[in-house]
Amino acid sequence: MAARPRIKDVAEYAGVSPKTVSNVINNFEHVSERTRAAVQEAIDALGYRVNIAGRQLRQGRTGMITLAVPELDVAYFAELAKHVMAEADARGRTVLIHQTGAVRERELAALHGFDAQFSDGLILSPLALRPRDLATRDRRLPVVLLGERPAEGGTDHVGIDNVAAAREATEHLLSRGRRRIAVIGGAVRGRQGTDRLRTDGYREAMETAGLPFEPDLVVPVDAYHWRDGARAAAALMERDPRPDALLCLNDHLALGALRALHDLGRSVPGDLDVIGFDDIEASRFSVPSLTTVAPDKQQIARAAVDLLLERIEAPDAVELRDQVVGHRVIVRESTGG
Amino acid sequence: MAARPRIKDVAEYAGVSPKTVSNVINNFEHVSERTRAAVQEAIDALGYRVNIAGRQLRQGRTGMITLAVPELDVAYFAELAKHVMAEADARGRTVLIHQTGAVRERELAALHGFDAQFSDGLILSPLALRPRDLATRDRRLPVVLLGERPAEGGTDHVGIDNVAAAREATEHLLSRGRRRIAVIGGAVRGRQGTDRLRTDGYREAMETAGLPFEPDLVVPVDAYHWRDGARAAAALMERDPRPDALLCLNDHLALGALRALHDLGRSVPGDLDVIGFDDIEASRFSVPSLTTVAPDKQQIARAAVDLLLERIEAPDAVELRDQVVGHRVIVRESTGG
DNA sequence: CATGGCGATTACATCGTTGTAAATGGGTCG
DNA sequence: CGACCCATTTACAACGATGTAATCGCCATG
Repeated sequence: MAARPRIKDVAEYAGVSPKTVSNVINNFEHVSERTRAAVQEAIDALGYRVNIAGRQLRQGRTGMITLAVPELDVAYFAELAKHVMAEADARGRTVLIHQTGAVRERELAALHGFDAQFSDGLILSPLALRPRDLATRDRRLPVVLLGERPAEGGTDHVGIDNVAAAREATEHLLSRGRRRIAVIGGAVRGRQGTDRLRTDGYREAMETAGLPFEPDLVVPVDAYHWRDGARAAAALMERDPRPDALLCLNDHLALGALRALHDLGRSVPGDLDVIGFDDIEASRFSVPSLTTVAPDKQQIARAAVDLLLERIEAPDAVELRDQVVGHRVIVRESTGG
Repeated sequence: MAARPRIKDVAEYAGVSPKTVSNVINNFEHVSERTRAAVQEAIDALGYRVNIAGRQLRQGRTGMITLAVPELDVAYFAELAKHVMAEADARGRTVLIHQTGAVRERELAALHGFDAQFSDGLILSPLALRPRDLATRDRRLPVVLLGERPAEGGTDHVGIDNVAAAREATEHLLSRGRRRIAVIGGAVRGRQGTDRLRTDGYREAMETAGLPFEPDLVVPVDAYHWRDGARAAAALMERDPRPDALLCLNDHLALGALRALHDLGRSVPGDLDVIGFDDIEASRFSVPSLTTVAPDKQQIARAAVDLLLERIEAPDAVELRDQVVGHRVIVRESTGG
């Protein structure tokens, strides 16, 4: 089995110097047509591909970017990953996907470039990072944060307006006459994570409507999976009086809740409304289909890739950006749609 | 911001040669305790991390492996990815995930190491590869195939017994008195892909039961998503006589079918049974919950990682392995469970 | 015909790491 | 006391690519 050809082999085959081959590969302008053709022919004949390790060693670039998400089996992240790959692809970059498991150490590892050494930059969707972690991050790795807004500035960010999104979702429930609205996956206090921001938006809507904000109706969860939603919904149905609507902070929680309500003989949207966040594909096909707050995933992906590539091109551009992407409430059967 | 420290900086700080630092990093045995401690201290003080590009250039290894799957938003692959990461992690390897989009060119690119240059090996779940593609693959990249069994040998493989799995699923439906069983996502002819093998298993079960194999009941789909299942199920309900069971070749198809049947006012399992493949988390929470053939994902992941690492250690071990992993039918509400 | 200019090409060094082979130095044994 | 052994450490080169700066060769100009 022949060894993988090197640039030197191509050079010998084409009768030029290695550097000339490099010039052809990198589209250097001062290369004669004849030479370019000869080198290209050699490349094709030998099946040459650049060795990215060698290139990175020399010029520090790989053309790859890393996307680090908490869990791929949360459909939102899987769908987002697909969009990010598409956008990156359109710009000639390759995406490596990494899972942090929502573990702070692993998010840190990504941030410090340990898991992203081959990457020119990182798109990170953090869940467990602390504000200080960001302040001490290694500035040499261009980073764009998704979702969770960084408490400390210093890092580009892309996300939806979580407060407004939750407010609108709550207003939708209120407009349907719901009054006792529980929040599954919410957080009343603590750092300004997604859960806290969405709970704040819910609270705003409630208070604007002249309704009391009852912290008891905000139920935290361990994780954002079906089972957690099912468990929380079942527990809420034990309450007296019972909630007449569930604002679930992602679709998995909402879908789990739907199942639990079905088991308890509660009709959705007859007895109560359920609404989720993310608009994953499953939500269009559940019974009942799920009303949800849909972030514009494609725009998130595009903005993230764009910001990152710009940051890679000009790492020292001081101007920091916080790009707010659109969202909308998609009304389906679970709220009578 | 100081530049990233190199091995040379650590060496100077510790007062030893670069090679000694390398020896410490790589746990070379003939290093005195004193020296080791001094070097370790320097590493900690400077925050040194090895540069993988440099290492790969020199020794050709990175400690990373690539997992390439068709689509991450197919939950089975997302769940599998999670298991593979866990197994690799336990063995001190890092996993890079890659999406091929089920496009042959991209599966080929992975196979030829273009997308996996930084990896010591590749776990590939192919969908679109042709037999010949495997025969001509670059032997220098260790590869383990998942799912689709390679028609041409020459590549290690891990998967379930698809024929047996489909047979058992069909037998389960037959045992419940179902007779007109349709296959959504199946293939009557063509290469021995997963769809074809499962259809063969279905056929075996039907014929063993003395029932006719009707090719018309095998419905191909464009992709294995909810919408395709919904569309196929709706079309099948137009048939006369109507099928009394749907064998869907993955859970997404089955869940989409459930929704379509609900829309048509058909009761599952009252009017007909539905069964899927993969046992994704959604299937435990759908209404009705979904009977499904559950492959042992963890064992698949473990076997794949083990085989790959062995192949990386000893690329020339001739013995090829085809590891068959267990599966079982999990009976839930959609077949009366 | 000498000179200058410029496009095309090349020699060389270097990115960070580690394999090879050689050097160092302390201790043992005859 | 000298020779040798072996654990430890080191010098050097090389992995593959490309930036820098120098060189080459051709043509226009005076």
